[in-house]
Amino acid sequence: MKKSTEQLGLMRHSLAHLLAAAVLELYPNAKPSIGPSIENGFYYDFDFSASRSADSRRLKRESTQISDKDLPRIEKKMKELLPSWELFERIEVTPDEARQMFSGNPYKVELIDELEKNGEQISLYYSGPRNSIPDANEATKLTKLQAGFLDLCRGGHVEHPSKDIDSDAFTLTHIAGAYWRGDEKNPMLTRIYGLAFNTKKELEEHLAMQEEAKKRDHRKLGKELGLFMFHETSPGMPYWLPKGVVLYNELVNFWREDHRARGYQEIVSPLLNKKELYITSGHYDHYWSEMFVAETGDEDEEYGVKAMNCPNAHVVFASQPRSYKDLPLRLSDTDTLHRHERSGTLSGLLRVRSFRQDDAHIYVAEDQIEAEYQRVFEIVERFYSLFGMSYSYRLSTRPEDIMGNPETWTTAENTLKKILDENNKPFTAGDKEGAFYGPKVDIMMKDVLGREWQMGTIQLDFQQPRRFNLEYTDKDGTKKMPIVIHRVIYGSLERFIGILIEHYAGAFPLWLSPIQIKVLPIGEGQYEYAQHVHQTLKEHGIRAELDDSNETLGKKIRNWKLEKVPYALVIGDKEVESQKLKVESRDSEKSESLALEKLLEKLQKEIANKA
RNA sequence: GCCGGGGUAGUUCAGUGGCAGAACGCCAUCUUGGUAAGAUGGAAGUCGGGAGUUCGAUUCUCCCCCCCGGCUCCA
Repeated sequence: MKKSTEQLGLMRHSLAHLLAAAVLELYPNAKPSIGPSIENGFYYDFDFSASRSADSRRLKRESTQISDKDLPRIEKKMKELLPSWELFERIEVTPDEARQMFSGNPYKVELIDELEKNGEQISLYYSGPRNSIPDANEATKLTKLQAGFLDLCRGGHVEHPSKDIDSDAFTLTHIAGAYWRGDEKNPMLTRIYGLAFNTKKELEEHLAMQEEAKKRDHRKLGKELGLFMFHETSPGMPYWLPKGVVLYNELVNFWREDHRARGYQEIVSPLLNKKELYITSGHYDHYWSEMFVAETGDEDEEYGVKAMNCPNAHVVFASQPRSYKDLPLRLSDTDTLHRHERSGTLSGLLRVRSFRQDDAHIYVAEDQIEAEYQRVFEIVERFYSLFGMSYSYRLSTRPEDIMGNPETWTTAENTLKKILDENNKPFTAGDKEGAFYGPKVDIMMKDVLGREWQMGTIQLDFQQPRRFNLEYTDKDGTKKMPIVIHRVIYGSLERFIGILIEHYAGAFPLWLSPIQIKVLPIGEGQYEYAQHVHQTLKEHGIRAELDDSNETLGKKIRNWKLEKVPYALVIGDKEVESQKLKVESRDSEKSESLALEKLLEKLQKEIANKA
């Protein structure tokens, strides 16, 4: 019988309780806080610092330090306890009773206080042997239960854990720090993560899948394929290597060509700007602490290293009188940006400190917003479908820290919602995830490890035009303020390429491949002809590489495959004699024999089609 | 930034309080080949950086840097 996802959730949540029970057996002073089920498993957050009161230094050290090495012991304890967990039993108690019971645990008390404030019934869940279910009165006594485990919980468990949970189908995976209630100002708790499935087989399959996924990790492939590197001299700032630059430039060139045809005009603007520019834009108040700052000899002069393109685009807009006839005015740029992201957040190409966006700022009249959004959606679909990538939209609304008045925000948010609805774009809600100057529609994608990333974004901005006093002359001769749409399609080129590498597992389509074809002469006898072929391909704009190494054909084929180059030409005596090239494809077992001109045609056509 | 785990040859990784190891890659020579690793030889290291303990530290201790998994943040 196939269990539903809902039941999987119940099982995972039950395992979180089992984890807490096991931890308390082994670390009686640990304070459990919360432990939900999550995708593929569960976690539970504990405060292990509780045991700091222990007298001896040695004890203190033992009890406060928990690491991966302790997980097997905890997992073993879980498996020991599981058979005795015959059932879960709900016990309802009053807030005071609950507080009494958890008086040593400030986290639980905080939860209880909150439940009480919200007028919710407080419940405990007992799990353990059938014959020692406590009643509410017993439960709240401070004495330890004879058997089983009690936790503050609103419920959602399997009925009979010992029967419903396969003890070979879960495992503890790793530990991590996590702030209590997700707030940095709160103490950091120790989170223990576990995986859980219905069967051992499913667990093993999941683990095997993750191993497979790691092979596609862009950081690993980037190194293997020589695309990019990082160096400790500039953490979070990628070095693009020759092959990576080819890929990078192909993406940018395609973007340029496409956008030029859509009426975008590219600008390039200064990378260093006086602080005053960012004061005008509002970034100084909201963002200065995360910008790199460049100082000059003059101590009154402080420059911010460009971290976003918008202020400079606004300067360009304002640099000359604009007419309604100029709108929508689409200014695009791909200047390098630097942001001082917190060190712990850096992650390969997916989160970096220096990057380029395929950015554009579109100045529109208010009644042009919707039509322009539709045009941007078209670009998104064109680009993402070209790569066969699946993405989702997210509507991000106002964050805590906003610029402008809330009414304007509400208008902007409603405008976006309406556009999404009318265009039949399903979206998820990104509450409080908007930019400080306006709400936005984000394009979300997952990396190979299942982590979600924001790719492109289309933002609506009523605030910055006001701050920059942007205006255009309308039909009737009056001055009006334009509205700005900030938009990126790829997002950052760096992040996009990271995702792209994983998407293709490094085997890029021909037009993006750093090396498109390898020429493989079998022996020295064919070198001359191979060189001719290689040269001709290069002269026709094909990125060809000649492998004239002193290796066997088998080895050359192996290297070709490992480099994930789309095509190879094997050149032996037969080929030299017949002047027909044997074309091998990365993606197919079959080879074909073609004259050089035919091969060129085939490659050029495939490149033009971006197939 | 915070919690936890790491950093040894170009790469992937073993290892040790007493001369630094393997495989692949690289270089040379031999081999001149028909579809995923031909053979032999050679070079290659500040054991992330600094300080300390020690007769002696790559190994133990402390500080710093960088990377990885999370948390938080993400214009």
